[in-house]
Amino acid sequence: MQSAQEEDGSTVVYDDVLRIADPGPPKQAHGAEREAAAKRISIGDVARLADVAPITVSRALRNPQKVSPDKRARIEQAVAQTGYSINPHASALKSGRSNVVLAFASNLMSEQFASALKSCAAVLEDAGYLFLVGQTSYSYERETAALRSLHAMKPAAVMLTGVIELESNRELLRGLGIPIMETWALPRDPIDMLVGFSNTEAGRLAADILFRKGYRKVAYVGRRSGRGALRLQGFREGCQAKGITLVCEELVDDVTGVSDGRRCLASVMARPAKPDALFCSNDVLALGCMMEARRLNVRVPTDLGILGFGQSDIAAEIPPGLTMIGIDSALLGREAGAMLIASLSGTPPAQKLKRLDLVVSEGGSL
Amino acid sequence: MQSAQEEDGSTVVYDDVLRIADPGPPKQAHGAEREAAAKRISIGDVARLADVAPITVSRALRNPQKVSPDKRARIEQAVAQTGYSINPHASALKSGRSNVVLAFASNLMSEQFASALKSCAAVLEDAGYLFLVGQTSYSYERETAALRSLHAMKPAAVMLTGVIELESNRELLRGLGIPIMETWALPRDPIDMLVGFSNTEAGRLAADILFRKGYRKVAYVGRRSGRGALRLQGFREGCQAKGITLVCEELVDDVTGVSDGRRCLASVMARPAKPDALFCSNDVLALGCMMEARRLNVRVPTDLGILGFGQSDIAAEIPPGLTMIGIDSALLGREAGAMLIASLSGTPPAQKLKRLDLVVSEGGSL
DNA sequence: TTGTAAGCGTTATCAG
DNA sequence: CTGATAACGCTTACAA
Repeated sequence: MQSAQEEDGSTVVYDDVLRIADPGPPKQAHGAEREAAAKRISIGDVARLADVAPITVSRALRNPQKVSPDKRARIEQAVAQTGYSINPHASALKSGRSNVVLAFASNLMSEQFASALKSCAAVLEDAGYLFLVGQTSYSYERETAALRSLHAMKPAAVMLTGVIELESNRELLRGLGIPIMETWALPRDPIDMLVGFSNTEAGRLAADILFRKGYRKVAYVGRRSGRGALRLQGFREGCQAKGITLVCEELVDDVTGVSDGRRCLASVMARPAKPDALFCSNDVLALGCMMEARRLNVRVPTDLGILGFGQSDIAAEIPPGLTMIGIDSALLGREAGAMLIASLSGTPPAQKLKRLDLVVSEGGSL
Repeated sequence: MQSAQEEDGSTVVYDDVLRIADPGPPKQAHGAEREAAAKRISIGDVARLADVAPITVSRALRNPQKVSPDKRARIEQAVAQTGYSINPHASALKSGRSNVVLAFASNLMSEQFASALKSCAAVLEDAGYLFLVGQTSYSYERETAALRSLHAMKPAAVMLTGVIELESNRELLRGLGIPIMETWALPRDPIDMLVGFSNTEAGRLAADILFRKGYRKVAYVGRRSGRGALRLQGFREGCQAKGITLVCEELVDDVTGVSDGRRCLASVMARPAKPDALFCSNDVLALGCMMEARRLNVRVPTDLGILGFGQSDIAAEIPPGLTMIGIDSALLGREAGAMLIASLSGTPPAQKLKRLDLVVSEGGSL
């Protein structure tokens, strides 16, 4: 850490950042200095150094057992010496393949999506793929733009956080001729592969749980569109089936934070017909509802039961602990990764569709 | 929504997913059908259709004003008709450039990182770049692997969530000859550009705030390494400067959830010398501490003041509301994006270093 | 097992 | 403003 008195009298403070002077990759050849750094090393350079043909280097790198041990050793040494790495553009241009798996998420700020992407990345990276994530921001426009660039990029495979709704984009993805993974829902006709669960089922299950706990006048809080709409649909069906009254549906366009949930509960409780329980199809909203309930002196679960959807460990730990329906998002990511790898290896998975079970985590909010 | 009775008696339930049958991009030519879908359209095909040379198509796409209006119109029509999009691999191979900006985050599950990446992405995508995110998972090994693939990929620029510590990786990035953005700290010698803040300063400020509030026996809770270590260092300095006793340092290797924070507080309170206040250098840990305090019947702030670091809106809203030191991570992302764009446009920004102010958000926890 | 030749689709260069 | 030509670095196809 260091402070420096500037000429103008202001004090600029710098962090001392940890620096690790490791040996690193062997230096480029000898006195080449800056020259060498500027010039890219190509497969030809490595080949020359190892005294073999470029194609042999290519083979040694991609299929070591197809090259004799001595040449392989020479090549490996030359690679290490030069710090050579394959040019993926040239490689992709010629072969029409790449080792990049592209993922698209509607929203990186969702804990659940991030968790699924993380575990999926781990699986694919272990198999030698580069896993990169783009955002679509819950916008069809952005989604289309993202998928178009993808179309040109020819990744090895595509992982989607969600399912594609625009028919034109589905067509676009289908046309790529590469493995496509959709997730988080259960459409009858996925583009290619799917690891998902039924959102309507989740809604029905919610009604079921509330009924069994004795609630008869319930409210719904959630997103208006997408999976929120599916959960609501299932919830309506479930309420009807059980003879529960759905006293109100509080819908939002977008969830930006717990304050959205606060607003929802405030609005619900301001109505004449108050519910005895709430199903929040989103854990951030549920958290906001729990906080607002406390502020309004609405006791949970005595005055109002709250059931959430998701896996938020925070919601689970905040007294009285949110009861949630959800899925194991890390499992979703792992399963999706495994299916993608199978598909990429040329041995398509036996099942192109994997349905995840809903899990209920009991808290004290019901 | 649909249920189907399977032969084995199990019931499979499918979501009906919203499907939008939009017009989409104009269909490929005429009867070409599947053939056309399989064969990629290249710049030559478009050129033939527009009756110009391929290079003219290239120009029309990259620099429309350099092509006469009539030819440009013909080309645009041909592009629309064929649904042509440039092959980025061929383009990158030839030109050594690409429109991909690669970001690397140590952890996608951090709300703050996600927020910064989101706003940075928005800025760069508006400028026509494709913003993709990879993960390094707080591991030097993964970081090195990620950066190596990056080296080969020749992105237009690199955005890093954090600063690079390994000297060999710094060297690697420097050698790329493209704009590099580091963030979240304030090293004296960034690789290229930097939008950050002083973590040691944050630690000193924490000591300052606790002192002013009257606390004299404090504890530290945070990550052992990286920025956590810097904040601790500053905190130690600040405590010494103010004459505050730092009764204990509770360090963790990794933060996976609020339960880590619970454990920390439990451990702190089990010691003989109890603190009257806590500085948590991470908001998830702070949240865990607040929850555990309640469980232990430690009143906040009466028995124990808690000061956090971050921006968590949840922590701010949970009674009594966490007081936090932090930065505006969306601003960080925007500033980084703007500097990258300036640099990419060939007009390097006047300032290659932008220091963000620390902001204190007052809650009731002190 | 190894090598030769050719070309993937684009753009830099230079000429018209 | 437009075009011919060559080349980017790699891998497929084929030959030895």
